[in-house]
Amino acid sequence: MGQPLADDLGFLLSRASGQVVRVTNAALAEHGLRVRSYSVLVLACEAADGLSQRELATVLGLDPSQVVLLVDELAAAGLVERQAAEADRRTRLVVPTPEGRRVRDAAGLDADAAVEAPLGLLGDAERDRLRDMLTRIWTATG
Amino acid sequence: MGQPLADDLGFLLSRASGQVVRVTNAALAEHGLRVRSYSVLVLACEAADGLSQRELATVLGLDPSQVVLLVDELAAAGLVERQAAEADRRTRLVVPTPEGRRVRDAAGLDADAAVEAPLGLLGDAERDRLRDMLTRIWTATG
DNA sequence: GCGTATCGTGGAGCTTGTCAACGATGGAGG
DNA sequence: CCTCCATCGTTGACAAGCTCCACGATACGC
Repeated sequence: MGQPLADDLGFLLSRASGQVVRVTNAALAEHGLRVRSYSVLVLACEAADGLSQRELATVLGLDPSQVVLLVDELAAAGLVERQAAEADRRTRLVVPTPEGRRVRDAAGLDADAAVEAPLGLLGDAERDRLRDMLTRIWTATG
Repeated sequence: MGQPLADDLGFLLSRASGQVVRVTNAALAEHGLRVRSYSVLVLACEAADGLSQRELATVLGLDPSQVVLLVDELAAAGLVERQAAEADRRTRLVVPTPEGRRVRDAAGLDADAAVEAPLGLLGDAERDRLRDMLTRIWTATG
């Protein structure tokens, strides 16, 4: 960070991230979701056989205790359920309800539309490169 | 956000940003700073004639009330001072002390080194492109 | 002058991040 | 089989961050 702040990647990253999170939260509000809970819901819908909360935590980069609260919230809204895993009775698999899948799809459309405001100036090829770089940033530190 | 979460730019952005902020905060801790206060200090050092807190807020993408607390913190540590602006007595210019400049330089070195962990896999050209894209994301929504 | 807008500041309330514990379960080694 | 240790989910506590609203002081347009 020795250079002008406008050139600092860490600063630019968190500022842009905050911007995108803000507009996405606004778009998800009408579905009763926020980015955090939406991410959990999406991951649960992706995995055919459910995901343990530990896996959710590592993929999302969150503390496991946060995942507990998010799953509580989604479960209270009837969007996901906790199922006992057969192999390991410590883990509880998070699986979406049919309603959860519906909400996920509807919310996804609104979120996609909203995110075009900040990302509109980026072309498809640029988005691919951005995705690639952000993924590598994440995997670099594990 | 209609696709797999691993392809969602908003999600990737906030996850990568969180990662970078985490390691940077750890590096800045020994200087008594965090990314937020460090950003304010850097901006104050850049502007030759000082910056109003309102300007700081808009550049940083923060609420003005947050800037108050950050400047309070930096002023208590003797790193910046609030100076009355001659033209407009409502505004208070934030200017760094000599000590503030020293700390800024020292902290900058550590922050630069720390951020290499998550950003190490990115080449110089990639970083330029990343900077450009993140800046455009910010300016798109103003 | 007078109304309106802007700057800094303070406060309330909520969300996030971090960390340390705890019971329950699983697994490895003697 | 039994003991020791790791892991999973959960809870609680606390700090940090964000958002919104309101206020006094100052500036500016009319």
